[in-house]
Amino acid sequence: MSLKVYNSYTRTKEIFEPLTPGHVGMYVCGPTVSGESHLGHARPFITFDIIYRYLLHLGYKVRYVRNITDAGHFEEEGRDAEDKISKKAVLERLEPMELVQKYTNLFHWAMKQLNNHEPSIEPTATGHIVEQLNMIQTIIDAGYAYETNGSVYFDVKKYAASHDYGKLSGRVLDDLLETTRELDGQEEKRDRADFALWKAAPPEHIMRWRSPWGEGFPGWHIECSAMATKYLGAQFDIHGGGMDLMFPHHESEIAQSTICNHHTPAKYWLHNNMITVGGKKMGKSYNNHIKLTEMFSGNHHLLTQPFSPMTIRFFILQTHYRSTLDFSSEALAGAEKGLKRLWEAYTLLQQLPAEHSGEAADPALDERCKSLILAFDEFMNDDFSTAKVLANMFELVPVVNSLKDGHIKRDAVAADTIRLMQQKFRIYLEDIFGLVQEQAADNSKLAGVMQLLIDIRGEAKSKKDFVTSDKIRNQLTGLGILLKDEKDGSVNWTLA
RNA sequence: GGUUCUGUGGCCGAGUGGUUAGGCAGAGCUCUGCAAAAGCUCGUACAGCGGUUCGAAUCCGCUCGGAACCUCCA
Repeated sequence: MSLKVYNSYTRTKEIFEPLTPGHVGMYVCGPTVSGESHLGHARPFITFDIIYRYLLHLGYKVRYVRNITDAGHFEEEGRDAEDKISKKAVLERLEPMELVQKYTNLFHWAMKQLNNHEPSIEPTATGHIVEQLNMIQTIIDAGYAYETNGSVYFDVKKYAASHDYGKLSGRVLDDLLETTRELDGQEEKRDRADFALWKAAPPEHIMRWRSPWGEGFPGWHIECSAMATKYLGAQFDIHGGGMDLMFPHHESEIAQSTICNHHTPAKYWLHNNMITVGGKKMGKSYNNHIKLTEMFSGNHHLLTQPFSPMTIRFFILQTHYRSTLDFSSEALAGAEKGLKRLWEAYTLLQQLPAEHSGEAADPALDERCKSLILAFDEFMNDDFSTAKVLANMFELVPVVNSLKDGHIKRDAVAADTIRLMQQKFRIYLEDIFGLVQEQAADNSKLAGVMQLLIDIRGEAKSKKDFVTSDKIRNQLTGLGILLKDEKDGSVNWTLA
């Protein structure tokens, strides 16, 4: 059973075979740190975190590179060349690098909240200006770029004569050349489809570097090509990012890297789909985005309550990464409850004794459990179908709960099967899906206080003093602590 | 306009041509001092119209709706 991934480049599912056996190089387009991350940004980083974790689980040695775009991009073709970062820096009266630092820190904080692993290397665009300049020079020397007024453009038409420009995104070059839109700065280009490798900086532009063509700043696409080449080589295994980056960003990356390195850069291109709101893509420019800090605090008009990082992570895992995922407060609330139920069953499962004699008293049930569990790997190997793994887990929840409370006899399922479930649930929920117990700040003092209250309530109940016992339970409920009277007479509590 | 994708029960969402997706919400029952939780049972959905097929949510065509990209965008 081997891993299959959907390769956007060939539009088919392919068996994953790394270029170097045992090793995987993966590049994922990271954030532009000119503002705060929103829910939409969480999707690719969680998606590729799961992919990273799964590759590690399969035993690969993975180098995961995710860049920080801190140089700011000019607005493509057309409008005034403007650097988003420097523009905002003026508004906020901050140094560009101060702004970049602020949002980089916030991004890292959010990633940690969401329990994403850190990438192996997190290179910044500003830290790789030299590499970008070298790459641009190589492209010029190869005859695929030209300089005009201090800016350098990639010659798409020339490239397309011998290469398949548009293959990744399904673009037809003739259509691109025929775009009728009126665009500023177009006159510097030989063709409309050409894209900038280097832009001359206007005087007011704060971020600027010296180059053989004058002072300026790098084009939109070159940083990823330069940094991917530097850290992963001329050819690497996986390039990931949001679907909205396929064109022109990834298409241009392919063209640049191909000219420099004589290879298409990545063997497999993986793209996650968008998060939508009422069917429309969530995005900064659509005015429908919810920042991650707002998600966590609940402080947004589209939210009826706060949602924890794990709820968001779980919500994203419940759908396939190549499908759109429609956001609503209601859908998130559903995910929150589902996660709670799953996690409680998982906790109970880990406490189930698996010591009885071995043979399953209910072979049909035992078999069902095993096949549900064994399908986990099959689903993940089929282009990372996290939603299906979760569905199977939910099918096992009633079994676990029933084993716990005696609806199903303990020996109905073989001890080996219990151990298999315990092991697989742990590996999948914690190692691969990266879910963690929230509010783990279960400190021992609170536990002691709770035990005291539970004892007092137990005494009241034994005297049929239900006024007192209900007062304790109701007031705790008001504080967000739920008491549960178990079948065996014990009392458990959970934080709501 | 071009390219691509998509339309599943109250909501979110899996779906490889024939067998239960799953979650949330809702209803009933069991358990319980009462709750909560849990367990059991239930809705019987696939935009519309044709076609292929013994059989289609799943393949094909058309119609209608939605989206993404074509501009910064995860």
